[in-house]
Amino acid sequence: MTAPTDRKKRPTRRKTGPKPAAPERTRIERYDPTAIEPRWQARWEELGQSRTDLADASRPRFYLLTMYPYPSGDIHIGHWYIKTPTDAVARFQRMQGKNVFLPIGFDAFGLPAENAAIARGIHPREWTMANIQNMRRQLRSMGASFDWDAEVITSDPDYYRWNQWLFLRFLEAGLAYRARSTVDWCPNDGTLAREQVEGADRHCWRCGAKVEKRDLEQWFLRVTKYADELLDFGGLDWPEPIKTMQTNWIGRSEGGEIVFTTAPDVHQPGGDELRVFTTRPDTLFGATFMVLAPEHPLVPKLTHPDRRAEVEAYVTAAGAETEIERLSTEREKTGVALGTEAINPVNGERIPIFVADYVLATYGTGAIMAVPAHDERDFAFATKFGLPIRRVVAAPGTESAPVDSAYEAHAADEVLVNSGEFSGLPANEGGRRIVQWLARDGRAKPAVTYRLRDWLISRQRYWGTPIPVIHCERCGIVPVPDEDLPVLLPDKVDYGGSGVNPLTRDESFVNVTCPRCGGPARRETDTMDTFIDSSWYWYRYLSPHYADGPFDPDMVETWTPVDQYTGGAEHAVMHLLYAREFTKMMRDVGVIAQNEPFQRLFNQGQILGEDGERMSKSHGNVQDPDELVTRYGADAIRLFLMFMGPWDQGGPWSPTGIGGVHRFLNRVWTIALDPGGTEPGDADSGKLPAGQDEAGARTALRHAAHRTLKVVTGEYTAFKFNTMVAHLIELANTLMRYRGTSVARMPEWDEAIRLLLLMLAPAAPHIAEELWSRRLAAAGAEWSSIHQERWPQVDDTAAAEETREVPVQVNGKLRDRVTVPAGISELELEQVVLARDKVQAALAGREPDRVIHAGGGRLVNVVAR
RNA sequence: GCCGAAGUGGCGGAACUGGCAGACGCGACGGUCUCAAACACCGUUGAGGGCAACCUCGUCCGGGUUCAAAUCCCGGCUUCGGCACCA
Repeated sequence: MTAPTDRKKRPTRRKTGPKPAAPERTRIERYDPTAIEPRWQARWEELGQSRTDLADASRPRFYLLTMYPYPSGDIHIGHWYIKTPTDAVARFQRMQGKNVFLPIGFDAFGLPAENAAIARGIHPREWTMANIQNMRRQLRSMGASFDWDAEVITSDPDYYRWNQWLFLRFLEAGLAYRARSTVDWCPNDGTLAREQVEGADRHCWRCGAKVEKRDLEQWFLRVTKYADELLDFGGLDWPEPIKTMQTNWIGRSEGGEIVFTTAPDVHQPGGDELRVFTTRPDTLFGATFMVLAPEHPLVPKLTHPDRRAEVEAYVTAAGAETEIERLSTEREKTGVALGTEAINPVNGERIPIFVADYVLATYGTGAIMAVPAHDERDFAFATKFGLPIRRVVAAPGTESAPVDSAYEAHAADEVLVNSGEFSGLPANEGGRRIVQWLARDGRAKPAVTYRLRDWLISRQRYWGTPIPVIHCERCGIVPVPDEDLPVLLPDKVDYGGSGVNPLTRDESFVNVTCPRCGGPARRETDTMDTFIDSSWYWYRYLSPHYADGPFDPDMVETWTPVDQYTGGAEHAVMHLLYAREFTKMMRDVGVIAQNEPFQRLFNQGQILGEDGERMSKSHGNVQDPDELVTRYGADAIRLFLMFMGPWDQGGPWSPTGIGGVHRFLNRVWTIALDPGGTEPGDADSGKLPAGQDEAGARTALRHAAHRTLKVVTGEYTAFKFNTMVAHLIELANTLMRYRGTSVARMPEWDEAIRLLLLMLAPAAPHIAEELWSRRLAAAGAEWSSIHQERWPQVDDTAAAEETREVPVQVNGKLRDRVTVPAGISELELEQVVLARDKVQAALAGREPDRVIHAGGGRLVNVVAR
């Protein structure tokens, strides 16, 4: 770690307090953030400046929420990147007169704590709480205005008991249920929700291990009930990409459900219904075989005795496969025939039935009609197994062309062919008519299918919320009565190694008496997915110690939905979707009255390591902010993170530019404390710019300050922090040019400094406070915090231009610039322009055809051909 | 393969609704201050040509629309993110 530069060599530094009016050319005290920042942080805390009075209704409320961190141990620069602009928004909105609530907490349950516990032989709680301690300190070093009184830690029984309480309400309402099904299983994490399995290679979102399939009885939340409602983002101010991702994830498909029946043969009477879902009922006449998923319940029944051995072997193999082996579309199709046939309801044709793993048990009905002429996958399968391929949709003139690949396109002029009485109809209409016709005797119905699945919330591990149910041999599943909540995690944990849920080994936890019959019973040992915790934490912030329910309903009523949420886009189809689902479930059990949790969402980009890779300890590319704080101070880091680029973009971390904003803060320090000083290194320092008199300089200064105020105000509102910082730098550079001149003693100078500090306050709160305090002291005024000030008003007259420079083009090429009074008429401007030598030279004797005044006089283009 | 976002100097990036391309910063180069170094400050910095005034070219590539295109349209390339046989 590098020490701050040469601090010891400057013996005349004062510690605190304003300087008396310094004579010119006296060396002023250096800007030393390490001396200033902790002092103000302590002072703000003492004054409770960021504590929100939630009952205060005198000002407009503003609930600003940022995704709470996982207590991994260290805050890294990525956390700063999320939280710095969020804090700036909070401070800005407070200055706008809003009652801002900016809470913080910790997403404290989860696997890393257990891994650490196993590795170090300590309790997960110990590890978690020690990390939280350190992270609190680090978060405080940012100078962020979090309301720590509202802190929520999800592993606290005071929090998770309400997970349990909400679960019981969902259970009562039929929104939580237990079912046996094939689930995704991670060797480290146990079961996973669908959203938590990532990539083509099917790996666990958290640990990266390859996910397997298991057939288990698990707890689910019935979120598919909300599929259609979740597609409606009406009234929400969310980024389009997130809405698109959620929409795709929900995956609504319209089509028809068609009933095929099995054909009788010598071994069985037939007549079993085989339902399929299709988005292409228009291709029904082209179905030349059927495929069932290996897990389809009718597979055993429909297997011909001669085929039994082969089919069973195939089904077993498919079940044992990890999903990795079912890699992508590249993989060659496999499958086996059942040896029985089905009857196509539209034409009575007998078609063979196969079982193949390219059909998913979990989507639609787990069975398909295969139309090789019009589906790529069916085509591949048919080609491999030598099955017939029959074209039933064609553009005019292509009816008899050979089918050498699946034709899936949907052009307007396509008609049905080879489709009996429906031949000749446009494809779309034909499909509708076929469904209508079959529907008359119940052999089809219009249907909608979703990709979204119910949320699997069971986890086989210790460090999570125990699911509050009891399994009784006599009574079945019995909910834990409300008055017995919380079901506490036992203090002692016996890890028998990783992959074992310690709760299953804890006899005193497992063995209970049934609350209903009093007989012996077993407690549920699964715990909840930690995404449950993060699905309602922002409600808890509003009344973190409330004991009569998950939250104080009055507070929720007045403060939510959240006005602004900030966090990463990596949660697009996880946390951000769960939170919406959970909100709708809470609404349906009557604990809240709203439909959506977050009114406005902003996704900041991700900070990568210097190598462009994701920052992680294992990559060794993590930037430690503590070191940077010591070196440059929190304000410089905050500004630099905002200045790097657009907030939604992120990018690789590189510290090379940080010196630039540090220099900027030094200049602010200099112009605020030593306006009369001059730069020995600059011969022109202390002189007015050439061609400018004092009156002109005063106007220019005032203009610069108010112009900046106008622009910066808009930039804070629009989250354009990078240009906001650029404009503050520009203003400071302008002021620097007037330092040491007579103008630096004028009221315009004073006003400009005042505005600069106020504009800087949300972004760099410490230096703004320090300089503000010194100015107050120098003026003999009583101290008050800059963060309690109101945002200044723009003087539009001062901000307006007196003259403006107009670029002049001839035939679209820039040839000249003219400076004209701001209010000049187009006619006058045209005369000025045409009189210019350069314009005449460019015209070379031609008469202008026309003169275009663009964008309200922003530019003039003289056209001559 | 499908969906989404984006390609601008040596680098991060700026540019309102089609109107001066490169704000602001970094880096580099030159200078001032200093015994010296560091710090700080000032200046130059898209490419090419010219002594200069200036000229030409230039926003991923190729076309197009327009008085005017980084911005709009058509076609293509590349990078990043999401999805993964969803019938």
